[in-house]
Amino acid sequence: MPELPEIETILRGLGPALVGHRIAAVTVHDHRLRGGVAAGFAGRLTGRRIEALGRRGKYLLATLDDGWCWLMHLGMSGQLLLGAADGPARPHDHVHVILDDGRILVYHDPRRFGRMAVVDRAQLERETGAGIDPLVDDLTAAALFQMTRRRRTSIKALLMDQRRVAGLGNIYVNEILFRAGVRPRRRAGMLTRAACGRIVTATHRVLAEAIRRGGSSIADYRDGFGRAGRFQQRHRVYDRAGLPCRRCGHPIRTVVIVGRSSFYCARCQR
DNA sequence: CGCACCCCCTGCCGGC
DNA sequence: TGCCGGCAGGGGGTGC
Repeated sequence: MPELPEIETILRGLGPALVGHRIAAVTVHDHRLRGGVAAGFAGRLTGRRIEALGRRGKYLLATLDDGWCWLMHLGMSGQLLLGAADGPARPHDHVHVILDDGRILVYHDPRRFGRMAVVDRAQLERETGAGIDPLVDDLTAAALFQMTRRRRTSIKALLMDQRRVAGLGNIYVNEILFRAGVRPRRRAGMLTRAACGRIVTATHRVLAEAIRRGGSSIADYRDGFGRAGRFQQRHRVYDRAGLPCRRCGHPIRTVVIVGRSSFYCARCQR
């Protein structure tokens, strides 16, 4: 579910609400998330103060007052919801974090593809540090051009590879390539410098607009307070197979690239 | 190196 | 109506 704009929306909402607060209690109702929730997880969080909340790619990171880092990934169906008080536990509410003022942060994740761990700096770097984050780092046309040289893979697969560009997923890569006028199957290594420039510009514009609209809610994405996003209303190609292109009217085509549905306009994208 | 094909898991939708 | 297959915003591993 959540890609960079959704995680950024959650970060901007929850950051001011969480930073400075101490964690009073933690309950893990189901440890079967990706990689498993470690036995000592609750103990490492309990009593700690949240010094900062940040993001890298699709990871959320809370810096703790003992120098360790609380790492969160929402997978496909994860939600992080801050509530006033502890209500009845719903199905798939796997982790409850009670704050010093009584508010509760619930991690809800039907598919359990998310991840939750307390890690040190080295492990944090190993898990999140590889790719260029278009908001945190400087993703330039020159950097993308260099990254794509001699790569035989498609530009879509390359942009979705978190070790190269961090934070983009299936929705946003489709939308970015439409706005850049580049077909998703194009070989990365064959792209011109100008095409790389258009992709970088489109990346920054799409992400900025998506964040401004609170992310994309296709089925179940919600921000930290349970609110849906509105960027799905601005999607040009994602999930629009057969529908007319919003720019030229040509039907949107769909094709599978490295196992993921891809959508493009054969007239607007070359 | 790149990709096809597995896995993880639940929910939803369309076809029969 | 109910069942079944396919698909869904994530990542990881293996083997060719």
